[in-house]
Amino acid sequence: MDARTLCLGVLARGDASGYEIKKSFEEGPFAHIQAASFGSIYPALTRLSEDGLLACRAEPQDKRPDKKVYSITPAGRDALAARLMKAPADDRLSSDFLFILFFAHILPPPLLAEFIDQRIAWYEASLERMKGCGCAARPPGERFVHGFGLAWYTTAVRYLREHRDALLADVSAPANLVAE
Amino acid sequence: MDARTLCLGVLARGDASGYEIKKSFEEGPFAHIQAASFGSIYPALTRLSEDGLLACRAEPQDKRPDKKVYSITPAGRDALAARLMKAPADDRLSSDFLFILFFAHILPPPLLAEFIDQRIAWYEASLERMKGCGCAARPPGERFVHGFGLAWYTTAVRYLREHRDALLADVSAPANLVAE
DNA sequence: TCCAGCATATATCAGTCGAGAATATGTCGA
DNA sequence: TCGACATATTCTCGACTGATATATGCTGGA
Repeated sequence: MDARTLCLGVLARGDASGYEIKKSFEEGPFAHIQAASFGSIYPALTRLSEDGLLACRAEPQDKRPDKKVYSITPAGRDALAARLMKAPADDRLSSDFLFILFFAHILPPPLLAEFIDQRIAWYEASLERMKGCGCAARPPGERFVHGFGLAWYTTAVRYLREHRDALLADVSAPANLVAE
Repeated sequence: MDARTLCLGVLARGDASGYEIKKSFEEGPFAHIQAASFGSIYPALTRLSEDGLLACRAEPQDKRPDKKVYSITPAGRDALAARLMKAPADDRLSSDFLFILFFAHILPPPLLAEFIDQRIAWYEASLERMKGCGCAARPPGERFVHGFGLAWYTTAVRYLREHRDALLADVSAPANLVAE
């Protein structure tokens, strides 16, 4: 999904600055499904404003640079709706962690254990953060996506916990027998 | 994960051409965890060969351009192992589908139903493809990653099936009540 | 039978993206 | 007081994606 559509989507939920949009991809409701960096958000906001899809107002702040707050315009809502009706691309998990585990047999077992334990902790922390998001009072689509994320993280934690010890035992076994 | 490491990883499992490497990210054992396009694979192979991490031989073929088959060198294996020992970045799901569903209330319900049904079919097809991969005789790391993929796809299908009707009912409900 | 479309196979390129650093400034705890 | 962290925005540079170009063989449907 391109950065412009992503920004329109965030702003459809309420006004925000570039900084706040970035946060909504790091900790907010989109954290588990999409990502965007400053390098794509700021140019996108500039471009969307030029195209009349966003309005921008500068909010003066005490002893800080002005906060540029963006709002979606009616034309912006139309553009978002049009873009959302296009068939979505395939879902894709990008996991350096699993790529590394693929080659578990060439890694030192203690490092392997460390990587797995860190990842379990990371998935559990993500789960806790999501559980406290208070999205029960949000539209049905948001609740659906939130539930999907919960299901995904829960499955990941359970799988890692249940298979951790067996993997460590297998890679340490003499000769790493390939056929069983 | 950068394209060079990805190529080294694929070639650590056996010799392959650029085309075959691409396929292993589309249908092969890495399909559910990483992606790479021709535009990143070919430059990566050239660069890795220059650095002595790969060897390349041209296999003549009947009435086709020569097939350039790459093999990993001992230096390549060392470089791969070194790269795999670095702490992995966070796992990230990239899903245009879920981003669209987030805004379910502004989409026409029939389109919404179509998107969900297509995604269920896609996850089920991926699941079938993965089940027939014959990875039982592969190293423990590969089996672990394969099992993770299976668990993920299974959870996704179950979640979509179980919540599909409720979402469609909610978005069609009068006034899309926000508080319940 | 013929032809479109797909699979094999390699490669390039324009445009886009993203990680990280640079730049400011205020706050909060040690 | 001093460093670490949070807010807020911008820019650069290397990397990546998607599209396109170039060849050729095979296969299935009209």
